[in-house]
Formats: sequence, C-alpha cells, structure tokens
Amino acid sequence: MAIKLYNTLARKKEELKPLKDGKVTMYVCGPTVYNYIHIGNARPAIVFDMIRKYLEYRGYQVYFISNFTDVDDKIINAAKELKEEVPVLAERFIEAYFEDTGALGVKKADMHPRVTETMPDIISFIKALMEKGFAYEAEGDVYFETKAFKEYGKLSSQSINDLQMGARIEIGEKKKDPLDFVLWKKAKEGEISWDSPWGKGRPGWHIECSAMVKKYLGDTIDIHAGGQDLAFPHHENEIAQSEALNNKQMAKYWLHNGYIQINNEKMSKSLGNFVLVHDIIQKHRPEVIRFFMLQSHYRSPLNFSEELLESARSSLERIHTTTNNLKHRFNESADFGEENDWIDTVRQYKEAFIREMDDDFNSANGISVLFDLVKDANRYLQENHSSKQVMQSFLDVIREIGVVLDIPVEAEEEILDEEIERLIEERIQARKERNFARADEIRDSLKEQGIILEDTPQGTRWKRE
RNA sequence: GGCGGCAUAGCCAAGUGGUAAGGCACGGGUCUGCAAAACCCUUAUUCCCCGGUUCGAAUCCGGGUGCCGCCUCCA
Repeated sequence: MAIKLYNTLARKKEELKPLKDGKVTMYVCGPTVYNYIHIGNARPAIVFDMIRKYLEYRGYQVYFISNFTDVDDKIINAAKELKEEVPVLAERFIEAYFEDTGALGVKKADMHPRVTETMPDIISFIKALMEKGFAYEAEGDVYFETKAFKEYGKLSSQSINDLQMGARIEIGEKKKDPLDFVLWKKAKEGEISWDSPWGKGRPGWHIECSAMVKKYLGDTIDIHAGGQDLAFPHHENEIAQSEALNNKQMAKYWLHNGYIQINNEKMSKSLGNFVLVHDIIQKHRPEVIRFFMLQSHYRSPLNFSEELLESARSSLERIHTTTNNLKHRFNESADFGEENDWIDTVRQYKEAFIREMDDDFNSANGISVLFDLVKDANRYLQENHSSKQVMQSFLDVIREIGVVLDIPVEAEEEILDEEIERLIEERIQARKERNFARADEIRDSLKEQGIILEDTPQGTRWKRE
C-alpha cells in the first residue's frame, strides 16, 4: 500500500514515489533566529517531524535537513535593540530553538545548515544565475529577474500579470521590475557583511534555501515543506532560483501546514497575543501541546487556546489510564490463554492506523484509532478477561502508535517517597478496618500533594494529578 | 483587485457520492463505604444558506454569506 500526500504544486493528493526506492530527501524551511519561537513556529516543527518519523516507520530512509536563517534584517534589528552582536544573538536563539522543539518531541534534523556557514555556495549560486542571464546587479545589490523564469507563479497558481497588477510600486527602487527579488543585499555602513564580487553585503532571504538544497541534497529533492505562508513568495522564489539554474524540478512534493489562530484571532504583535513555546511549556506539559497539534490534520487551520489544551490534556490522560491498567493487570495475571479473536482485533487496529496515516499523514484519524484501541482495551478489562497475551498485544500496539507519533502513551514510572508510601499503606489498613474517616482524610491530604488514589477491584492505585 | 483555504453537536475534530468516526464537556445508569477510573445508555433526522445533478450529496455543480491566509522577508 502506498503513501499518499497532498502536493501543493499539483493541488491534489499524489502517491509518494521517491526519486530513489526506499529513500526520501526532505527539506523544511527553518526559523529566522531572532526570538524564541511561538506556537505558530511550533506547528511546522511538530508536523514535519511527525511526517519524517512516519516515513521512517514505513521503512523509508529519510534524509532530513532544516536550515537556520542566522543573518537577515530582523536579526540585525533585534541585535541593535538588544545591543548584542548578531552571531551571539543568533547562537542564543538557535540553542533556545533546540530546547523548545526538543521539549515538543522534535528530533534534530540530520543537518542544520546556517546561512553564515553557506556563504561561498550562496555566492557561487548567484554568480551562476547571473551568467545564465537570470540575475543582474544594481548598485551593489543583485536581483533575480522574475520575468526571465517562464514558470514563475506555478506553485501558488498566480500569473505574472496578476502579480504585477497587485505589486506595490516602491520609490527609489533599484529593481527593473517590482516582482524581482533580492539575491544579494548591499551592506549599510557598519553592518555585518561578507565579501562578494559585488562588494560587501549579505544574501537575500530566498537564496539560502536554494543553495543549501543544492549543496546538501542535490538538484531535485523529494519533499520540500514549510508553513502555508511560505508558498508565496518564498517557495515560489526558491523554485525560480533553483530551476532557472539547474534546469530540473526542485522538489517533487511541496507540503504546507495550515495556520494557527489564537482564540479565533490572528496571532499578531499588534493584538499582543503571541504565544511563545518557551512560556506555554511552563504551564502545560509539552507533550500535551504536541498531542493537541497532531489531533487535527496538518493542513487544517488550527485554533489555539488554553481551554483546548486542557481538553487535550484530559484526552491524553485517558490513554495513560488505560496503559497503566493494562500494565497492572498484566503483572497480576497468570492467565496464558490464547484468545485469538482479540489478538486479531488488535491487529486490525494497527492496520487501520497505518491506513489512516498513509492517507496524507492523517494523524487526527491515527489518534482516533488509538482511542478505539483504548476503548476496546478498557472493555476487555471491564469484562474481566485477563489473558497476558491479549493484554500484551494491546500494550504493544498502543506503544507502537505512541512511538510513531512520539506522544507518551504511559505515565512516567516514578518512585514515591517513603512518607507517601506509608500513608497509602495506612489507608489500605484503615479501609480494611472500615475506618473510612481516616481513609478519606489520607486521600484528601495526598490529593493536596497532587497524588490521586483510586481503589480498583485489583487494589489501590495512585497517579499524579 | 488577484490567488488560496476554511464553515460538521456545547467545544474540538474526521469524513470528498451510499445513509454522520474519535476526543473533551453535560445528563442518566452500573461498579464503589464514598469517590476516582472504567463500562453501558443518551446527546447532529443532519453537515453555513439557496438552487441544481443523481436512485442516493456533508461530499459533485452553480449562486450567495461569513471567517482566515498570501499578494508588504509575521510559520
């Protein structure tokens, strides 16, 4: 069975057919590192991480690259404001990026190239574009001549004519045409800069990705991904640069994730509703945020609020409860019976999970399969079955799905301190003696410490609130 | 103005021609010393509105409304 994915370039779902059998090359546009990432930056990080891991689960060897834009206007401005050197500031936020995305379960890319480390490749890319007649110099700047690339607009399905009508006319413009975009930007006095054939300056924003893709992955890659807003102009410009130079398709599949809104409003500085990952993970466990994001399809718009995270937390809790119950019952059971109907049912859920995920990485449906599994496991336990084999197969598949989506499906094993252990023992004794007043007193006091007690037919259990 | 996306229960969210998944919340019941958890039942005759195609439409077509994004280096 083949994996299908929605290709922005084709505007439809297509079957994944990598350039090389069993291998997928994937490039995701990374952040400009001038601040902590916000929840909107977290979405592409999480969903493309999920896609990468799912492809690996399905047997592909994935070579995954994501860049850091570590020099550009925003960084220069931020550095000026904070009175910090550009490289120091960039380094600081690269570390913060790894810290935040790491907490969200995002695995590091195979390589994280930076603009400042790719300078020679960028310069020779621009030189080659000029030699082929796709770029021109104007007073120390270099521009890409959009009209020279006939297919401009194919990704975002816009025609050059329409774009020109909408284009803003800028005063003192050095471009020949408003649609032309900068490849090399002349440095202002005192600004951080690099030497080039056109004088001191720095690369335009779009050229880095073209240069990095060519350098590390080749002229054509399998998957190129990023936020929906990048489709135009960023990805359009990347295509123009790369395909003009290489004369080959840049990427077979273009993937774009949907936008995030905050409380049904656009997230913007003027509304003051920027949610930084750095802050939100102080209040909510990061795995809840990941789970929340994967509960909707990666291309759908997604609303974000504290209430919705709370609801996601409860959902995740339901899964934890079931795995814990399965583990307890498994340990207590001495039933080695074979119940093949159940085993078969569980196997079908695993197949359903793969079927859903194969269809454009529908993690929303993948998670609903997980809940179906949880429901059946609960039912199994409720009906007092206790075959170790069946319980093991439930646990195996639940865990397997958890690993693929990288969401924790079981609460962390923890050792309680002696005092709490002693109180739990005392309460068990009190209940035996039907001293419920004391039992409730202990339960209440533990609850204040965040320990929830549950008396099941198989004994007393505890969990963290 | 151009291009694109979205609209499904109180909330979130799948479903792109065959008779409305899943989660959260709410209510009733079972279990429990009481709880919690879990299970069972209940909860959208209906998928923004109006037309059309079809034996059959949330799904396709036409028109309308609302929200959002991109076209200004905000993912």
